[in-house]
Amino acid sequence: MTSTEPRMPSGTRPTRQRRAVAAALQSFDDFRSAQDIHDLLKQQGDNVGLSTVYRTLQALADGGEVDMLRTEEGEALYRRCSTTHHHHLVCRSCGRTVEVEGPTVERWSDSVASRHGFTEVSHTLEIFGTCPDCG
Amino acid sequence: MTSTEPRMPSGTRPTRQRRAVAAALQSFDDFRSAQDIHDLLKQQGDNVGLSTVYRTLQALADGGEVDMLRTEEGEALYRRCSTTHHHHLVCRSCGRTVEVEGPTVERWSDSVASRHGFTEVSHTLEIFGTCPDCG
DNA sequence: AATTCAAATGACAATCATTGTCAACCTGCT
DNA sequence: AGCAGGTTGACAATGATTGTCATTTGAATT
Repeated sequence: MTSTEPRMPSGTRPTRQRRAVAAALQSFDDFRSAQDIHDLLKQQGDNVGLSTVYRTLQALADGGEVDMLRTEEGEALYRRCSTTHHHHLVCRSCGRTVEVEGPTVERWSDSVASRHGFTEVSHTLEIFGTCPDCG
Repeated sequence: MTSTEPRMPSGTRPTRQRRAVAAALQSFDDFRSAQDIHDLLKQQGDNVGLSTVYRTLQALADGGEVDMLRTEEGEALYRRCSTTHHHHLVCRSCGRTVEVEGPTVERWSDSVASRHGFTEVSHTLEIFGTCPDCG
């Protein structure tokens, strides 16, 4: 299995650091902050500068290779993702995440936007709650 | 017409500063940051400490008296709101905002959450785009 | 293998929104 | 007027994120 790794946007160089970040993203299922990932790498002996971690995560997120969401406090969290558009049900307490799809929501959002003449539409939708284990 | 002003949570004191913030919120229709509102007050000669503006806005938001949303960059924006639960269609360029309701989305979100055993469910949903005037 | 050069890195400084601190200050009540 | 506790604001502190820039590295080319 070698095909599930996030790919960098074309035109970028595959460096040790980017490989490390990409690999780290494969090692957990919940959403983590850039700093969490930086710490994780350090523990493994993969020293990567914090700036580089931020840059790499942003590049991956921009390229749609990883999911990025913001907590209710505004902090950015990252997680590997499937390629289809989807949203998340996130446990406020332990970070456990369930990917959910909502075709209805997508359609609704697009129609609302176009009804008001808005273009280049994007939306954010995250559901927060307490998961069964933390309840 | 004097009944549309945001009210403070019960048990708080109506001070000059809180009145000023509440009044400022009535003077615009789009979403503004705490600092924007602080500047606005200063221009009017209503000097209110920045900390107080932050505290007041948070109190109002916690009490459901004003809407708070986060930009894609994670910054908190505030705006007076109607009392019913709703979401926003926000212009990325000028901040113009349209309140939209999505009963379907609410139901969908709740059902998805409970299907996975999550409790104390909340959700964030904002639609960003370019409005007709800015397009 | 050596050369070259732009992309990439990282240690560190700088931003910037937001929160904490705490003495001085009001508000409501007696 | 006087007391008690909520409230304020100037300022420091935090914490995530971004900028800087000299140094390093990748990969194409001699």
